[in-house]
Amino acid sequence: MGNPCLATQYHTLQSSPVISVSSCHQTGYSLQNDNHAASGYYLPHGLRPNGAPALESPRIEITAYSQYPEDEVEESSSEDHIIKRGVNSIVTLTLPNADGYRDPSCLSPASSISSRSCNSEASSYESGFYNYDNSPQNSPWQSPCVSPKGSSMLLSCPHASGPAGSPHNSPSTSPQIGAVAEEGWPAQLRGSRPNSPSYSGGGGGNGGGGGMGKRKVSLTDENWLANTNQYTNSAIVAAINALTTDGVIDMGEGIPIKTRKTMMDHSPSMSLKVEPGGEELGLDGELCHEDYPSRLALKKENYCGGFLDVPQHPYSWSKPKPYLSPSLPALDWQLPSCSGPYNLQIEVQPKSHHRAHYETEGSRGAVKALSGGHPVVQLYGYMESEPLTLQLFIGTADDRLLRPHAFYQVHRITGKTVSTASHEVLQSNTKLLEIPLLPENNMRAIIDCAGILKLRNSDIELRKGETDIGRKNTRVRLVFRVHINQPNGRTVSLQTTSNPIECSQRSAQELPLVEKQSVESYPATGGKMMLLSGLNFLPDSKVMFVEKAQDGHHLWETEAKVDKDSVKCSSLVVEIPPYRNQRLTSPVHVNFYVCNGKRKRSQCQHFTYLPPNVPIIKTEPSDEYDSLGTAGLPMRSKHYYSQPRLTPIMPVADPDACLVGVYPPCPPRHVAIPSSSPSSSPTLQDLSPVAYSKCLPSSPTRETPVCPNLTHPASPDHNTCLGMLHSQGSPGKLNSPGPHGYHPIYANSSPSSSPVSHPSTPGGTAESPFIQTYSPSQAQATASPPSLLPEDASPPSMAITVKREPQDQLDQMYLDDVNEIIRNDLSSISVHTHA
DNA sequence: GATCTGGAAATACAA
DNA sequence: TCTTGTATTTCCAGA
Repeated sequence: MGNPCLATQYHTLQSSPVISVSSCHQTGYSLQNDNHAASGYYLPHGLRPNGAPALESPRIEITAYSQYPEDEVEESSSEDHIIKRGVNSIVTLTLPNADGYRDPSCLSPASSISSRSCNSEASSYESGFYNYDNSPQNSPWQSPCVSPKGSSMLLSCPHASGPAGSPHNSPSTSPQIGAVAEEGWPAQLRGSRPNSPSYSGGGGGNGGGGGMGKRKVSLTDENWLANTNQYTNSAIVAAINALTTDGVIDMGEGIPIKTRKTMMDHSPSMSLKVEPGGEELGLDGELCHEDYPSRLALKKENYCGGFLDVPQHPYSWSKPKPYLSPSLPALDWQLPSCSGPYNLQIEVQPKSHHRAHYETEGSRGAVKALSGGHPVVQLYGYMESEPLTLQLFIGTADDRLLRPHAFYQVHRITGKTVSTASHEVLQSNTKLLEIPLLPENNMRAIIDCAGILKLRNSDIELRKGETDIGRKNTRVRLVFRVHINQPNGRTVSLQTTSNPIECSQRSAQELPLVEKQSVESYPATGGKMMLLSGLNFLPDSKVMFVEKAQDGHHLWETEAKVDKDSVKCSSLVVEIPPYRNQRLTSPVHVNFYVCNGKRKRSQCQHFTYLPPNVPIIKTEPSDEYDSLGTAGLPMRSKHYYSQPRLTPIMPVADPDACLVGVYPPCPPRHVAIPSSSPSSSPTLQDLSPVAYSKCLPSSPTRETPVCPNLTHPASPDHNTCLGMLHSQGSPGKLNSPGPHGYHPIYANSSPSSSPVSHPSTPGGTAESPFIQTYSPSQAQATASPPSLLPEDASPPSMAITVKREPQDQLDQMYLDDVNEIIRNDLSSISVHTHA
């Protein structure tokens, strides 16, 4: 089994074999008048709408047996942009040849063995563009498990529905209808509970039966889900299972018996749960999706092992067109929240606590906002009329780079109280909730449909390759993504993350949480007052500063003085204690935490003691937090995972070396920015201190298109602009600094990074991971492109070597480098001055 | 009747 | 290896 590391996988994506599956035509959104999208959707690789060079990859073509009547085919085939699919249309499917987005050392829950069951299979093929990390071993064709639901997609003809499709097709249709109605997934997905075999995918549904009756072989729905899961089809999986080395298979003959069986009698066994106006989409991955719990594997396998039920999806509410690019960035890629005119913002942050529910429990509802409402996300700068899809998944909140959380999954909430439409899909074994972002709603979405499911630690930890530990790893973040197709064929991917959310029952009420700190670093002499903002601070809360050696043992620990009088539940003022060694020659990275008692500690926050004579690295004032500052203490978000915004005082050796953003820096928000997002994502996801040093102009205020010159360590898609811009060819120039001047990076969240999560280990703050990936010193060594880089990788300037080193060591390296640069800079200034 | 919640007992783990 | 304290899971019951 190869290294499933995302990097690798992604990297190999371009050279991965492509399976062309001839299947029934898929109208997908074509009916909705989006040729562009459609084409993109159907031309994952070799075929680019814009004629961009297709990836040169070996292909395996599968001629699928058409399930659709010719007439239907014609209807759907009207889409020129789509590869003509007659009875035997061809769809190219990229076969990811890499494993899960996490390598063995960074497996996600899904990467476990169990995840390789039907679920993962299904998920892997949910869509060619959704799953890149499917390694051969994960290949559906290696597994008998096939998602019944999925099967429909491939074999079925999507929406060849009536002319113009159903009214629901209209993107403008209120998603809410679907929202409330649709429930297919949730019901099954919920809690990853064993799905009943009897659950058939969209058989019922409003569409399935009557309205959509025209579709004899229903199967897919071009509905939203269908689109997003185009390749999720079990059918495809089945086809692949039957795949021969010949490459071309007549689906009629080649389709696994199971598949054909499915087509023949899918209805009987399908007791599709029909919901009002519901969309029974999602079913396809669902049945097999959830294999998190290994204990369920058996059941699922049994189920999956059966013939494929082909759900007859009813037509569903119109959904925004899903992102159609075949090369979406992996979930553990760090993406910017803003690029060019676009800015993805979390307008209303979720509450810091949300008790996740177990599979054995009922839902505990949707994540709520502090105000009592729900989180709100909005995309600014998007002026097109095309709806977009907002993706949401549960990410980590530890001190490492953001990545899908192994122990938590987003859970779709439905019900009368839910006003936002959504559906679940799997990407890289991580469940994503897709929510429409509609122009009519000002590209704003109220996230009232997202709950959080807790997977049992044992189920995840026992999985082969899983290295994360679940114990005390109970904090998560909501991660939102949106992919915007550009006229030039590229795609801009934005991502924003919420504040951390504590998901455990107990700690939610007892553990202190530090969200912000007013001081990042200070001379070893200490004495300065630092304001901490967060939750659950008590009058008797203690603030402990600790320094640990690389091996983890304590080198120093001291209790800081807390101003008892000023302690509030949400804020606390503490005096920075003097460091043990006043003769520092280089910055020392320490941590501190708030303690409400034994075992009731906040996660560690980072703090840096500076040598007496070294200028303090100025912490860029956070406009967002200034208002929070009290007593003249400017606050800045400093979650253990956040990235300190260092004023880029480091010289930029070669700004040009950095990819230049396609867009100028994010313009100031042209829309009023809700003040309710004190720690809106941008701040939280600035994970690239080095990016600054390498790409940022020397002036923090300079709005020069800068792009994260960080290429995904092993990104195969260098030329897709490191994940943010999925260009079909040219190396993209990337993005711009965020509103605050910092730059997001597209660094791999290091699937191979520390294998074990350190929820409570301060370890490397946000910067750590970054440094780990691109430390200044390493950047210099970039001269020699890492072997991980694709051959067709971008220009030398982009070839940034990614060398992984011990976290602490890197932290220090980074600090040392910064320090040195500062010194040099100062001496230089000094010289000039005197001169 | 299905959900959502808050509590807490039963277990599993770790120090 | 036993004890004790925590953390995790599973159950219950009320709204």
